[in-house]
Amino acid sequence: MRRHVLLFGLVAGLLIALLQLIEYRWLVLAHSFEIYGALIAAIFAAVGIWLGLRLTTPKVVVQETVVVQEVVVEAPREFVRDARQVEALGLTPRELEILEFIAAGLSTREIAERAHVSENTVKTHSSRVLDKLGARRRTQAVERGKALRLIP
Amino acid sequence: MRRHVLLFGLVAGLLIALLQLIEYRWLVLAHSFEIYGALIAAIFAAVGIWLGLRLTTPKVVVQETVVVQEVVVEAPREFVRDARQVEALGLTPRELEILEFIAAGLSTREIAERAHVSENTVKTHSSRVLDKLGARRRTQAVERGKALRLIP
DNA sequence: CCGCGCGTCACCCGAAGGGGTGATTTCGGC
DNA sequence: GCCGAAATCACCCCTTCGGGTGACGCGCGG
Repeated sequence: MRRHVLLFGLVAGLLIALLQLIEYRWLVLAHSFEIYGALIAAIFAAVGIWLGLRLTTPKVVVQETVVVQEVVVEAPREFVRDARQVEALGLTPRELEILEFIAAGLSTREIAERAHVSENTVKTHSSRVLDKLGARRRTQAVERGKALRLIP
Repeated sequence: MRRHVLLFGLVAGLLIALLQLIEYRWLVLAHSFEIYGALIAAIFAAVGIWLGLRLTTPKVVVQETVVVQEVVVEAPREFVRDARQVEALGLTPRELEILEFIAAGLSTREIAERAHVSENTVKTHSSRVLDKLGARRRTQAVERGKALRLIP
C-alpha cells in the first residue's frame, strides 16, 4: 500500500516534469492553457484509474515453476453468518451449534460429549436441523448449510 | 460499465467548468498556472482512483427491504485440486469422484445412479475413501477433503 | 506371462443415522 | 400466572452407513 503511494508520487512528479517540458517547448501558444489542463486531467485520471485497479486486483507471481496467485483477501474472509437465512429457516442457536459439530465430522456421541448433553438430545436437534434445511442426510445438511452461509 | 464512463465524463466536464470559473475569479495571478495544474492533477487522480475502485468494488442494492450484495467474484475461485495430497493419500480418480458426490450430500443409492454403478461399488469406493482419509464418517471425510483441498 | 492396481460387484453384520412421538423443564414476555 | 419457544431426554422402528471379506475382469509394465 505504501509502495503504491510512493509509486504514485513518483509517477506524478515525472508527469508534471514532462508536461512542463512539453509546455515550454511546444505549447507556448495561445490557449495552450486549456489544452494543458485537459492533458493533465486526462493523464492523471488514467493514472488514477490504473492505480485504483491496482489496489484491488489480484497479482500473479511466478515462483520456481509454481504459479502463486495472490488472492484478494476481502477482510480475511472472516465468516459472517447470514442472520436472515437463520431467521427465515427458524434455526435456533443450539441447532446451529449442532450443525457446526456435524460439519466438523463428529458423530452423535462425540457431539453429545462436547455439548454436554445426551445423545438423544443431539439426535433431536440434528433431526430438527435436517428438517429445517430440507436435508435427508448429514452431508446434505452440511452442504446446504455452507451454501446458505449458516456455517463457515 | 458504460454508465461509469458517462458518469466520469460528466464529472470531468463539471470539474473543468468549475476550475475555469475559479481560475477567472481568483487565480489570475502570477504562477497560478502551476497551482492550477497541480489542482487538476490531484482532483482527477482522486476521481480516477475513486472510479477505479468503483469498478471493482461490490455494490449493495436495496430491494423491497431485501438487501442484495453483489459479491466480488474473485476469478470464480477456480478450484485447483492438490495433486500432491491426492498422490500422498493414494486416492484414485474414481474415489475422488465418489468423494465429491458424498460432499454434495448424495446417498449411496443416488451416487450409484449418477455414477452408473451398483450401490455395492459405491460402498466399496466410499469405504476406501474413508480409510485413506482416516475418516470414520462421511461428514468427516468431506471435512478433511476440503481441508486438504481434494474437493472444492 | 504374471503380478498389480484399479474398478467392479456381492454378502454379512453391527453401528450410526433419521423419523416420529411424547414428555419435562426453564425462561422470557404478555 | 399462563403461554410459547427452546432445550432436554426417552423410546421405537427402519434405513443408511461402515467394516470385513471375497471375487472377477481389465490393462499396464516388468
